[in-house]
Parts: sequence; structure tokens; C-alpha cells
Amino acid sequence: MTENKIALKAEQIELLEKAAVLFEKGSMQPAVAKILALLLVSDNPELTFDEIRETLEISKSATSTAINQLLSSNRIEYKTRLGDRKRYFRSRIMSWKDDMKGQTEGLRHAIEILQQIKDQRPAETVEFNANLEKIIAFMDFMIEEMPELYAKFEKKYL
Amino acid sequence: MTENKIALKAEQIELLEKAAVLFEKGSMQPAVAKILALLLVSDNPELTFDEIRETLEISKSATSTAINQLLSSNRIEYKTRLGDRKRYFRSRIMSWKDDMKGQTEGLRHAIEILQQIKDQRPAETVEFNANLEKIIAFMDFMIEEMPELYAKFEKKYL
DNA sequence: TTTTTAGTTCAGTACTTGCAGAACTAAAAG
DNA sequence: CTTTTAGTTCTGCAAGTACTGAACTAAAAA
Repeated sequence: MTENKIALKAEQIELLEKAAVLFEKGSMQPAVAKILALLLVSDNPELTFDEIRETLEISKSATSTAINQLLSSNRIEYKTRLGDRKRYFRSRIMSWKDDMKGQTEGLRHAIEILQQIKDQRPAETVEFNANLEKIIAFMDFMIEEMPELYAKFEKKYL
Repeated sequence: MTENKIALKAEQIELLEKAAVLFEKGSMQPAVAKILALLLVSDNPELTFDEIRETLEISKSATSTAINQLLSSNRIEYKTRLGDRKRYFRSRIMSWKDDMKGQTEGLRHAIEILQQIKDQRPAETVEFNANLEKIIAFMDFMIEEMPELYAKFEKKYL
């Protein structure tokens, strides 16, 4: 029963795998990464549950869990069609800009912890404390500058 | 034999654990993350092999492997003292600025893959292709702007 | 020359993770 | 009201990871 399997050229398969490895480095699990990659490389960017399942040769449960993870992390979305019970999933590529902004959120958390560490350090370790303070300042600076950078891009791109 | 165990206040232990979890998210293994965190929170920023081992209650082998990983990834360094065979390890905190620059390297690789994906896509999926092109442009823009940002920080901080 | 110090390396284990398979559900179609 | 569709959820296994413990090494000390 391979009736829903999507045909992929060798080049597409290679790119799928490369992209999936990249996503895995960003701490996605393999099946999740492959689904996201498939939705990028397939000619049709809107695929159904079974098309994904059969093309990637993964189980229903793995497909279901992975799709729901991707939905709740806002990396994919789906369309429905009247008189058709299937969902058509597609990548929310533009969410990657939000992801990068999300990294800023993570950075903010790191700064907080570093600040707390700095606050409890003995004053005697002068050089160490100064270095710590400097990287905190650096991270702070990056966060401050980001909104301006985003704005500059939007202006340039339109 | 706890003669080398470093005394840590409750607050330091809490911060150690928080920082370690943070490092683990950056895909370090637990023991590695804890060593790096310990070198941040301990009053004395220069600790020996056995001080690390006994304070964190990990085995010699885990300590050895972790320390060597941290050394070869340039996140810690060590000093020696004349007439003393021990090494005194300390965090190379400033290496984190390099780490952030290293992220740029990773971004560059991501762009390359996305570009290849874009190049092989059928022209018909107009909106999808346009979105893909836009995030590639966005990432390109970020990379271009980074050196300027670094320079701006150095100027501001001195 | 033997013992101690400061580690390193290897074999085995325990924990974790990611997935398959099977049983289930809820709505629609026949 | 039975069957099919389009999934979901649970249990259990297989592979991978991170660690321990034990045996080892090389230099210095006794």
C-alpha cells in the first residue's frame, strides 16, 4: 500500500536528508526533522498525513506524534478542503524569523543566570568577575540591537 | 576521602544546576555541563581534577573525559604551578563570544542548504518560493550585519 | 626500588530516547 | 448499523548515550 507515497528525485532525497540533519542539530527528533524537511523539498508543499507517512516510511504513531509537535510549536500548519476529511500540512517557513527571535528569549534567560552568578561571586577574583561582566554586557548589547536589525531588514527588503 | 571537596553554599549549588541545565540545552553532556558550571560558581575559579571530581561526585573516568572535551573545545584552560603536578582548570568565559560567532558559521551552512532547496523547487509554487527566498535574504542580512555589530560593541565597551 | 600521584583508557552497565505495533476512537460513508 | 477513513494513544522494545569501576601508565617522591 504505497498509493500515497510521493515521488522524490535523488536530489530531493539528498536535500531532505541534509536539511533533516540540520534540524536535528537544533534538537528536533529525527522523525520530526524529516517531516519538516519533506515539506520543504517536495514539489507539492501541502501533503497529507498518509503522504508523509508513506514517503518517509515511518509508523502512524510516529507520524501523529511528530505532526502534533510541529503544530504546537507553530512550525507547520494545515488547510482543509470542503468535502475532504484529510488535513493538508505545510511548513510555516516564515516562522523561522520568529524562531530567531525566540533565540533572543533564550539569551535573555542565560543572561539572567549569569547575572545571578556574578552577584554571588566574591569580589576578590577581579579579572574573572570583569570577564563575566563583559560577556553579560555583550549579550545585553546583542539583545538591545536586535529589534533595530529586524526593522532595518524589513525596510531594506520591501 | 572527601578531602578535596569544595564547600558550596545552597545558592551556589542552585546556580550550578541552573547553569548546567542551560549548557545541556546547548547539547553538552551532563557531566561536562556541570564542570563548566562549577568553574563559574565556585569562589575559587581555579580547581583541580580531584576538586572537580569530589565536589560533583562523578567518577575519575567521567571527569577525565569531560575535562578533555572541554579543553579541546576551548571552553576551559589550565594553569600549572611550579613544584606541583596538578593542573588548575578555569573557565575560558570569553570564549563564549567566539561561540556566538561560531553560530554565524552554522547559519551560513543553513543558508547554503536552503538555497539548494530553493534552486530545485518548481516555479509554480509561487508564494512558497517567495517565502523561502525571503528567509534566505533575512539570514543573509543577519550574517552581513554581524561584524558591524561586534565592532560597535567593542567601541561602546572600551 | 617501591610507592604515590595524577591522571587515562577500556569494558560493561544503566538510563534515556525514539520509534513500531496494536488497540482504540470519533466522524463520515455505504 | 456496519465499514471505512483519518487519525490518536499506549505498551514495549532497540539503539544510543553517559557514566562507573577497574585496570593501566608515566612521572615524581620516598
